[in-house]
Amino acid sequence: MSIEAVAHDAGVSVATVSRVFNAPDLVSPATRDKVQRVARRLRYSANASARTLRTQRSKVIGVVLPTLRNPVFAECLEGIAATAAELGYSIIPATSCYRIADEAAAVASLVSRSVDGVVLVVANPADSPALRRLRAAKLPYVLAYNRHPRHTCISVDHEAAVAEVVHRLVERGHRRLGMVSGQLSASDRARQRHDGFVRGLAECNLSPGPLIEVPFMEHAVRHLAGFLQAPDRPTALFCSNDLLAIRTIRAASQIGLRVPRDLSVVGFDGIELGGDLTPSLGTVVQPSRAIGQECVRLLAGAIHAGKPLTAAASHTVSHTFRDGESIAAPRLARTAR
Amino acid sequence: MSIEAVAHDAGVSVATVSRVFNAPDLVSPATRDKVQRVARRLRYSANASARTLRTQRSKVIGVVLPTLRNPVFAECLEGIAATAAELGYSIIPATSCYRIADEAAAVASLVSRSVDGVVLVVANPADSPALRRLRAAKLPYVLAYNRHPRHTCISVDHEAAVAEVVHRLVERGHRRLGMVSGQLSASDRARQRHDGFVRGLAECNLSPGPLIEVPFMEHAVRHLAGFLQAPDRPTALFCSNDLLAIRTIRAASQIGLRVPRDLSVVGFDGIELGGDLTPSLGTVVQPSRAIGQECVRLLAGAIHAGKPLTAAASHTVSHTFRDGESIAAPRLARTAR
DNA sequence: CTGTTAGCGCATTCAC
DNA sequence: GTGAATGCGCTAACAG
Repeated sequence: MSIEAVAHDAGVSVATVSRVFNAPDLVSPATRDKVQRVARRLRYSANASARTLRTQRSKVIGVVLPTLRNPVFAECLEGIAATAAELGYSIIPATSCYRIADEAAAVASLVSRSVDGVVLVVANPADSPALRRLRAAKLPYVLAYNRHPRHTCISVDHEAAVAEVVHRLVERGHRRLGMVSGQLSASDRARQRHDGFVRGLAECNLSPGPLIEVPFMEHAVRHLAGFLQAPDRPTALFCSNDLLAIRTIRAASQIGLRVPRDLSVVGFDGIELGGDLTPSLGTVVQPSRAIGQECVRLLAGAIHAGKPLTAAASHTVSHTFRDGESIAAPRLARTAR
Repeated sequence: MSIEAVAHDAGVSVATVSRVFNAPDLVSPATRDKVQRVARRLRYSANASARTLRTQRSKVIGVVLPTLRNPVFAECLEGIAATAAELGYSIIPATSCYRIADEAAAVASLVSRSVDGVVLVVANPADSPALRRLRAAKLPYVLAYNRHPRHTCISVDHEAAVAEVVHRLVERGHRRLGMVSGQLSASDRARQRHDGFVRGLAECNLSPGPLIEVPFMEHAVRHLAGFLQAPDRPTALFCSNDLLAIRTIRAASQIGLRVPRDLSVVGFDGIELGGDLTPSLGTVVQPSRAIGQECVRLLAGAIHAGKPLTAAASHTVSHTFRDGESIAAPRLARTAR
């Protein structure tokens, strides 16, 4: 159903019909009513492609995420989708599986779809083909979770958050802490969180705890089990994300360690599910939906203003700590003061 | 970068450039090469809106899901996205939060975006404004998870799957089973699963077990706790989905019941996380990614053929049962044979 | 306040 | 094998 059919039936020109939808004030109430009535009767709905072609604005926001299997990104996408819808935008998401090449391919596809802007999570903002393409296409974009001085980023302060967690654990009496992470090299977030871990321990005058890198999430349980058998194993583990924490709890349980009695486990992300688990998962909560929301708001603002987004627009959103039953004081306080 | 710039630089007409990308065989190898070279140099990428407007084909598939907070839908969306990408389609997802009106609104937005087809999950396929709009727009669509004789649906046989679960539990020695569900009225799936529960019990010559409806997932724990205090409480609970099962385990634990020692819990969906929990979650696995994949394949076929999709294209995909540590034999077999 | 018209970028028909 | 011309549906000048 095109604008022309409506114009014909309403006995007006196409321009008038267009105005009724884009600048109703410029049309007399009488004609406006008439056109609206006809439009409704004909079930007219504007053709977005034609509008996009004409205005060079698609009202679509592209989204590039590593995966939806990690609920933290699903939650973020929900925030993005909801806010976008509120502001009259549709979204086109694509997943990269943490692969640089896929990030770039996704951006290319989005550019050709004339998206007005992009929200993305990249593996490495410092050197990203995806971001270069975006720059080349002069498209505004906002990074979620990533942090980098030369790009517009919305994220928590990963390092500070983890350092804080370390302090909490130490206050609870823990002296031997370990960290579980995916490959550090795979993500700037992982590195920043590890930095926080190291810093936190240093601030507490504790020697640097071991880092257990689990490159393939699927084998996390096996990897960890070996590590946790050691006689001087940590009494608490900080895990770089909640999914890893959940697998860590399982690994511990499989070798007979009970959480939190024998081992405390803390995650990072604050996925909703964490609070429903038994034991509930202690974790650093990133406000994922709010992050998604803020990314879209920022982007929509830039699109509206027609101005490029700079790194100055970046900001840190505050994390919170959600205590959980997976955290307790160590049973044998051999290092008691 | 438009086709015209490429044509100019390559010293050919726009028609030739267009052919190079859409019907390369019609162009001589020499010109084809030349055009491709120029196009690459200029970083030309076709304007999807213009193409859509001209061809009346967008190569976009719309997706309407209740929510992404439930990992089952996130997994399905991953399957949809991956398969769509493989076949050269982008997707535009929208969430309905189980609200009929939002389903319809989402469809309207998708229609105006000229999607070529839609994959959706609706609350009630028997009477759905969203589906009516799709029909009116003559757009092919496929329902995921839903089952209805008059629509194209890809799903497991919910009823049979649950009946099967009941048999398994009974074989393990359980005699008092209960079912936990969201509002039955809110979803055809919930009803079909309940039907399976009732049928399974009947087939085992057991009296119908109680149905615990938990209208608001957030209050599941509180609701359930009360119920589980009863002296003749069930020894096993079938939960209509995995999220509910996880909350049920928590509720049980909060009133001192241990799973599976004091209570067995079974879920439905087979979300990936279930296998990582402690205890791991016994559940009926729906192949969510495959469901998404199949929906897209079917849709792409219909789009390509230009033929509408009929209910005859529906099919049942097979579920599997994933045993888990949340299931055990009842401790006190008071109803032993 | 309303109508006429050009053109967004592309695919496609019809000439050549 | 290639080019010129048309129109997909819409918005934005511009004219009235």
